Amino acid sequence: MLQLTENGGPLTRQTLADTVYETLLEAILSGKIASGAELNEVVLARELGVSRTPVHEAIAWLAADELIELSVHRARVKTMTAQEVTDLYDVRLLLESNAAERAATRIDTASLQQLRSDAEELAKTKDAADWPARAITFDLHFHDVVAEASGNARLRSEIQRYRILVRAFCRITGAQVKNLLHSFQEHLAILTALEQRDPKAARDAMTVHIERRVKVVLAEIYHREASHNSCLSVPPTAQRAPRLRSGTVK
Amino acid sequence: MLQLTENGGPLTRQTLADTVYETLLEAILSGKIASGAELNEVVLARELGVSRTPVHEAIAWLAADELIELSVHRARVKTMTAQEVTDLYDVRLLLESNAAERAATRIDTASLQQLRSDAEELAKTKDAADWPARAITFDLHFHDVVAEASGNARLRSEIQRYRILVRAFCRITGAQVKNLLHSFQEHLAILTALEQRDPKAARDAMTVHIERRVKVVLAEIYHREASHNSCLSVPPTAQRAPRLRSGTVK
DNA sequence: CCTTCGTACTCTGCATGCAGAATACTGCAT
DNA sequence: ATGCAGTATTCTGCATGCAGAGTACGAAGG
Repeated sequence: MLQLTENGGPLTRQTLADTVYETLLEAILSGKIASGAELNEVVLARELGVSRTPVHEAIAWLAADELIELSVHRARVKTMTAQEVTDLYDVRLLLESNAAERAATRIDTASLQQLRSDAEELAKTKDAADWPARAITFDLHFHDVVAEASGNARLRSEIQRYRILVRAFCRITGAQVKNLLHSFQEHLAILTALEQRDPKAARDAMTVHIERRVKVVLAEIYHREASHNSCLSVPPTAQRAPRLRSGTVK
Repeated sequence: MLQLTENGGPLTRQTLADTVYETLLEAILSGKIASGAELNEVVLARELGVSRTPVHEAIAWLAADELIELSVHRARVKTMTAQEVTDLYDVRLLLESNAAERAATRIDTASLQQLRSDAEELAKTKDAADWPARAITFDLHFHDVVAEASGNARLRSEIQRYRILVRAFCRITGAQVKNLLHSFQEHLAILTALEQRDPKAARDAMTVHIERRVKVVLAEIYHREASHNSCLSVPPTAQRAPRLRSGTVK
């Protein structure tokens, strides 16, 4: 039977609000919209060629992601301090290392074999021009497979959510082949642990992987801050309280 | 200096969309809106006395929480299977046990003393009529303090997010004084571990606590399903794919 | 010169209108 | 009776209008 989508479900709806969300997310994480910048629904709508409605929704979603802080008549891009980046990666570390641990006992051999052959293919062609692009694809796929193999759908979607949030930082450092190579080798270590069905080893390997990545990212951020060319900055004033949709629930 | 809000920030904005979100969340989790029910923006708007706009936003947020699945022209309350409840609590367990572990070394003595005196006060008045209500308040507060003391703002907000999602289940079983008593005793164990500044013990105590709670909840759910009076049910047909805002991001 | 009060403007939140897409129903043919 | 096709209906997504709240700026007084 033909299965068009990954999970056999219908295609993911793509509304204008979704597109705007992704566009703004991309712009914020990449630094095209600077930290602390104020977002104006009207000008964004004009800029993007849509009405205020989808922009409004997208901003609300970004606020739920805590990338934007909403005060009364203002939507500002939150200033991401090094501390917040660390916190972000700490939670990601928690989620992904747990997924790896769970996956070690649950992942099916077919997935393992697929990952292994993909990895070998990648290892054989390290000098190809398109290696970096394929290495990034493998990276994403690898984490997806592990998250899926955790057997916990919630955990999987949380991991995917967090990957979105750290995507920009991955790109900051991911462009360098040196980092991609290190990352690839760490993936191999995780894969080996999974093949040995060793939960503890898988967990440790994933922990090492993410800890090294965050170190690289933080170093890069520090470097950028030093050169005053950063999309990250220290908070100019006292932080406002994040708007939590659930904040007033008893 | 007078500090009106918990974190010194401005009051949390409460828009109509927020209110509708909370109302629908409450209705879904409590079972007033049954699993599998279809949500119609127009009738909900009429029901709540608002326009479609805030209802539309609230539904989008609930979909992001994966409590509602959005297909093309339909918004249905997701059917929560026992598996999904288990997954939910597994993630919560992961988050909260990590928070407890981190809190053990970071929580300040003032918070510890406050918790201890609150606990003693509660222990002394176990026969009071309002004890259950105050026990629930203490429960919420306790988890809040631990999450805050983790020192990771992200982790804290994720924990609060997940508490919202399991709130209904807490209420299912929380009304019974027996469970509240057990829960309270488990909190005491966590508190003791925190006082001893023992991360491992704090983590274990939190793990035990949440594992016992999920057991009670699952037993209750099973009981309700058996009596055909459940807000939970098995999926009537194949599950649709959840709409992920981030689903189409490369 | 600084502070304070008042006014005008800006921006968001909500309501509503409209169009397109998907579904459901009905009738017809097999 | 069942399957298919065409039509009508329903529902959502987006655009836009409007009103209220907050801010910013300016003027006047200390």
